[in-house]
Formats: sequence, structure tokens, C-alpha cells
Amino acid sequence: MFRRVEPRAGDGAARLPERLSSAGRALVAGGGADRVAEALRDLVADGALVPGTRLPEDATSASLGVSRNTLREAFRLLVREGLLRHELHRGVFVRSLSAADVADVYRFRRVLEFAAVDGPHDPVALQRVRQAVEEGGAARRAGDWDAVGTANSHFHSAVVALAGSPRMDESMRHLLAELRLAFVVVTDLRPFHEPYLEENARIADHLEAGERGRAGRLLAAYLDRAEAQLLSAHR
Amino acid sequence: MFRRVEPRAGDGAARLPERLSSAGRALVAGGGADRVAEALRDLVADGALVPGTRLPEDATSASLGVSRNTLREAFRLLVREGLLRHELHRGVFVRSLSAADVADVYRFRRVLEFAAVDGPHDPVALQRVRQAVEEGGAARRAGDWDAVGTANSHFHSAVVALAGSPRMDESMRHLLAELRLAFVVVTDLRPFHEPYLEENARIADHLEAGERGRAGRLLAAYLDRAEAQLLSAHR
DNA sequence: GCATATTTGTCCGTATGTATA
DNA sequence: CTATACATACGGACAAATATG
Repeated sequence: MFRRVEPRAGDGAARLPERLSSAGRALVAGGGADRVAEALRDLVADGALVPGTRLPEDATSASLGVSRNTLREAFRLLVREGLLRHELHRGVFVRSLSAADVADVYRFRRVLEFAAVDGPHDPVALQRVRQAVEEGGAARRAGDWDAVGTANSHFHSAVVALAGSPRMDESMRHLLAELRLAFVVVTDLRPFHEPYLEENARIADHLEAGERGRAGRLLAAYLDRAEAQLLSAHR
Repeated sequence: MFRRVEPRAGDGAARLPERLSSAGRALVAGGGADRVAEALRDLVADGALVPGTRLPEDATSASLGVSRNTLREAFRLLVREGLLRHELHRGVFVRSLSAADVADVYRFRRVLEFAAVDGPHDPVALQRVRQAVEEGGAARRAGDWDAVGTANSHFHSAVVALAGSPRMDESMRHLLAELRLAFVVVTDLRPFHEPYLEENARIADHLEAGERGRAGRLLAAYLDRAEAQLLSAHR
């Protein structure tokens, strides 16, 4: 009943993997659009779907075991998050970040993180900052550099959360989600995350001591280096 | 359980108008989900749909002359814009902003607008700032206070655009779209917009003269007063 | 508290217009 | 230019959740 459109080999451009789930059918069986979106998010984060991959509605909905309508709802969510790109009458693609995009993400991050450091600090968020530092240390001891990267995201999210603004928090979440697209091309995460573990701890120290200026300077140095590092790896 | 149940007639709370279009059928006949979303946006902006109004899928899709599936796509768009609120298995409502929401929008606006003023200025955006000032002047001469409000939005969007960041621009657009929800309860727009026409012109002067400090101080004064004005009118 | 009616969430199959090969 | 593949939109259907009497 359902015609399976098998991709031809040797096309060169990124293609949708035949099976999006190692479990085969019913990856998101219980699934609402949110679960479908989460499944696709994970596939992108894990590198199963590389930037530029097209996601045809028919093949994708079949692979995930959901209907096209449900898949379209999930697409809407992910397009808004910046993880997918939508071209009129052409379909949906895994977004690929240009160098300008990476630069813009870091520009916006500077605005958000500096504003949060300069303004009044939410004490609960301050604890979260410290928690993220410890989370990163534990991940390093476990040798899990992916988890170190996640902890680093938590750290900077917590920094922005110092401002106590739900809308700024959400913007930060979107920026970090977009950055994951740039990280999928990075094979060795260690040099990207290890150097910053100690720095994050010192930033947390300064924040707890109320030394906004020092915290801000360290943060600025981090953002400059991280951006340069990612941009150079991006080619 | 304090659930806001759908009000009976004469309750005073909002109901879906029977006809969303004076033209009756086929308001968005040619229409895709985008056009449906735009139609709903206008209805909210014009006050035809006040915050709290429920939008049943059946009645709304019939009124707009589109299918349920298409309407749901439009809902997704508007929920992401913050204009509508979605409750699981309960439906979609016109969002109403709390005082905390308004405060958060202004907090974020301060971050974005100050950052844009402080940083390097995109010359094209600087021209847009001036254009918005003139747009506001023309609207006042025409006595169209709604258009004055639109021009004011353009002015502050242009200020943020000085930073040259597409992502900051988009965040600003979302914030201003949310603010429209707070403005629908305002009956007399004149005292909200008239005082700021002259101030905007002076801010533009300072920006063009490269006097960031003066521009920033005027901007800060504007944001403080506008926020207080809106919050006091909001009850 | 229970039974009923309404609405949402999901899914299917089809028709149509558009972009690409 | 023709043919194909595909996105977009429609209407109908059913299960699940919610609201109503």
C-alpha cells in the first residue's frame, strides 16, 4: 500500500537514512508530535542526520511510524527551534549553520550572558551555575566528553538564568540548540570542552563572590575562544 | 480546581464571534496556513478577538473557510509567536499577558536595545531608525494613532537592528508581537504614543551623532515610562 | 459520582499545484 | 516539453480526553 521510495546511491548530497530507528518500527509509537520532534532532535544530535539532509514527508513519516500530519506538526516545532529549515514547496532539511550563523549565535550569546552577569542575580540560578560546574567535573572523571559538553550548556544556560527572565532563557535555549548543529561535525569533543571546565569553576567563584567584572571578563574570553575554535573546525 | 470554564452568555468574558469575517465565507480562500495565521493575527490586533477567547477548531475553521488541518498549522505558527496559548486536549486560546509577562518583555527589550545602541552600528539600520521617526510624524499628522504605534514599533525594531544580528531582530519581533496583546485592552492610544514621537526623534539625532550615552539614557527613560504606563493601564 | 455529548488529537486517502529531472 | 516526485490542503474517520447534565 505504501510505496517506499528508495534513494539511489551515489547522489552525493545528504540523504535520509533508510531507517531512522535501530528499533525499526514504532520508534515513537505512543507518539504525539512532541515525541516525534524529540526523536528527530536526538537523531540530529547523534549525527544520524547530518546538516543538509532532506526529510521527505512520506519517507520520514514511514520511518518514524507516524502520519504525515503528525510529522508536519513536529516539523513546525523544529523549524521554530532552528534545527530544521523549510523551503517553500521544496520540503524540510536539516539545517546547516553558515559561519555567519555561528558568529551571530555568539554575538547574541554575548548580549544575553553579559546582561545576565551585569544585572541582579537570582540566587537559585546561582546555585544552578555551581551545579553545572560540578556536573562537568563528574562527566570529565567519567571520560564522557559528550556529557561534558552538555554540562557546559547547562552552565551557560544557568548564567543567563541569573537575569530571571523566562524569555531570555528561551532565547538561550534556542541558541544552544542551534549550536549543536555546528558541533555535529566535530569529531573530537575533548579539546572543545576540557579547557573550559576549570574556567567555568572560576567564573562561578567570581559570581558567588559578587565580582561581576571578573566574571564578565572570563566569560568574554571564553566566548571569543570558543567561537574561534568552532569556526576554524567548521571547515 | 480553579479552571477557567468557558463562560456562559452574559458572563462578560470573551467568546468567539460567530463570524470572523464580515465577508462571511472564504476569507482566506486562496489561502495557506500562513494566510490563516495572518487573518487571525489581524483579528487579534483589531480587538475582534480579545485575550482569553477560546478558538474551537470546528467553528474557527468553518468561519475562516479552511480545513481543520490547515487551521491547526496556523495555530502552531501563532502559538510559537506567543499570540495564542495551547492547552492539551482543551484547545487554543487568545493569550493574555500577565503583569509579569509585560515586565519580562520590557526587561528583555532593555537588554536588546541597550546592547544594540552600545555596539557598532549598521549604517543601513541607522537610516531605518530615521525613517521610522518620519513615519511616526506622518501618522500623527494624519491623526492615525494606531499607525503611530506601528511606527514606534518600527523605530525600536530598527534600534535593535543596529546590532546587525538576525537572531536579535527576530527576538525583538516576537517581543513586540506579544506586546500587541497588552495593547488591545488600551482604548485610547494617543497618550501612549504621542509623547514619544519627539523623544524618538532626539534618540535618532543622538544615534546619528554617535552619542551612544545620550541615546541610551533617553531610551532607558522611555522604556521605564512605557512599561509603567502599560502596567497601570493593564488593570 | 456517573453517563452523555462535545472537542481535541491523530491518522488516512485523495486532489491539486509546483518544482525538478 | 513531458513526466515524475513532492508539498500543500482537504474532508472524513476514530480513539481519547474533557466538559456537561
